[in-house]
Amino acid sequence: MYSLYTLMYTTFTFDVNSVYSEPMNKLQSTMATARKAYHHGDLRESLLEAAETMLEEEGPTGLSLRKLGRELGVTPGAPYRHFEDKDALLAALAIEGYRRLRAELVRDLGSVDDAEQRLKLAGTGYLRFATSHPELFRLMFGWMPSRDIPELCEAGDAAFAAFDRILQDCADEGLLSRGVREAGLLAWSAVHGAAFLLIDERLELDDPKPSAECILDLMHDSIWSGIGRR
Amino acid sequence: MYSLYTLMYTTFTFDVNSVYSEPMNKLQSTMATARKAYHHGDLRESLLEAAETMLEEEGPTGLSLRKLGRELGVTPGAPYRHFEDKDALLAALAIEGYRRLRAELVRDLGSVDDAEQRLKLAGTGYLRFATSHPELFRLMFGWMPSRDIPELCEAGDAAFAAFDRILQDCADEGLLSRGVREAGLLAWSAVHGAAFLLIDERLELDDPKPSAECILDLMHDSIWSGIGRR
DNA sequence: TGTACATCAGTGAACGCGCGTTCACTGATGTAC
DNA sequence: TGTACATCAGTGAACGCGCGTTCACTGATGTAC
Repeated sequence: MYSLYTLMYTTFTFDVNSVYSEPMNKLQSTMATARKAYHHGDLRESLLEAAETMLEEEGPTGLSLRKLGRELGVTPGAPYRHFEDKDALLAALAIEGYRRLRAELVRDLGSVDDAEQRLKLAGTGYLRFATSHPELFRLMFGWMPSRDIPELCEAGDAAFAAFDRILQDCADEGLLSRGVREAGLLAWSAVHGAAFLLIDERLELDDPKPSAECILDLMHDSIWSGIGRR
Repeated sequence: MYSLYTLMYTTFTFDVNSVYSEPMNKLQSTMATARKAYHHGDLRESLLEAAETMLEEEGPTGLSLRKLGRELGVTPGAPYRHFEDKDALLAALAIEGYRRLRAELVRDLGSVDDAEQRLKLAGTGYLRFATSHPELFRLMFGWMPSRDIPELCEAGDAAFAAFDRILQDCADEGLLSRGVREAGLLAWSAVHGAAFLLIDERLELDDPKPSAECILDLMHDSIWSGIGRR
């Protein structure tokens, strides 16, 4: 009997940071306090990861700090060592989101010289981000509870700056038929709007879930006719 | 003393359907049961109105059935006479939203023959709706919990149909340089995206809160260059 | 015009729930000597 | 290399809250005769 418990305990120990279920945990804390890791390791990062998964899977309403704690095998108070409150965690999520949005925007730009192409690739990256993390995208643009956090604003501005930069390049090369601001308004609105329509499944195209590339193949010509000199 | 109570009661009676506060209500139900209207009159409509106000003022998280009941001077169970559950009320809100969005879209179209102008006016109506009911707009496009309600889909489709119709007019008059679908993708995305950026205050224009007309003055030329034959 | 009765739209009390957050505590970790 | 101690990151128990929802009930309304 004892060896069975030992076996169980051993298994559970390896599981403790991934999936956590009520009875297992009780077993752990009563039987094997000595061996269970008291410190989580990198709870902050794990919380953010788990939060993103939870957000994507259950939507904004399904995200709770207690549930995150449970999932990571940690008590309800633990997250408060890393985030002041729930809003702070959401903000951290959004900040990380903006960083990744920016990364996605510029991902394929390195090897391309043609500014028009760069604009198209940036748009594709934007849509790629939105479609692969729809709920995070909605959090960032929309219902983020407290938006006046400096770090959050900076991260957002950085992402938009990357977009602006490309348009400015177009302007510098004399490719635009309008001012940067007017061109930016159209280009950004179009891509942003398409992103939302796409994740809301409101676009009635042949393919019900078209890829980012596919959408930009459909849109770029129109956009460029709207703002480019061709 | 008695006359004071009477005076208070009289005042409160007239307030019962607007603002409701705990102690007042207790006074009512103990003192003046005879005179208080047992039936509300049109609770369903009042709930929807109050819900919309609450949504706009406190955001999606701030909306609760109990709070609505309190506000309307009605017990927590009362709303369930009119809506199966909270989601049903939200759906009703969104449905009504789509109707009004459609109305806003076509508002100024009657007197205008020029199809290009009609498109611009419809876009303006779209933005006007979004900016005057930002949270409702977000509910409709985004975090609506249960979206597979037939009536909801119909209302949505009807609004989009109005938009499509105008584009089809443009096509029929030979004004478009592209297929209706491609043109629609750009036009709708651009307007939709601008609406979101606008209510998120992400547009860096001279005026921090520009009017719908102002935005479309800035955008329409680009859009039309993108899809129109000019 | 008056009455009986079915239906409707409320009441009020209760249920259970999960949540965010706090706090005194304790085990683990890292650092100075 | 070993020890003392400050700091850190957890525990676990508790708090209060407001919420969605249910249910037996009752007062008001409208309708058939």
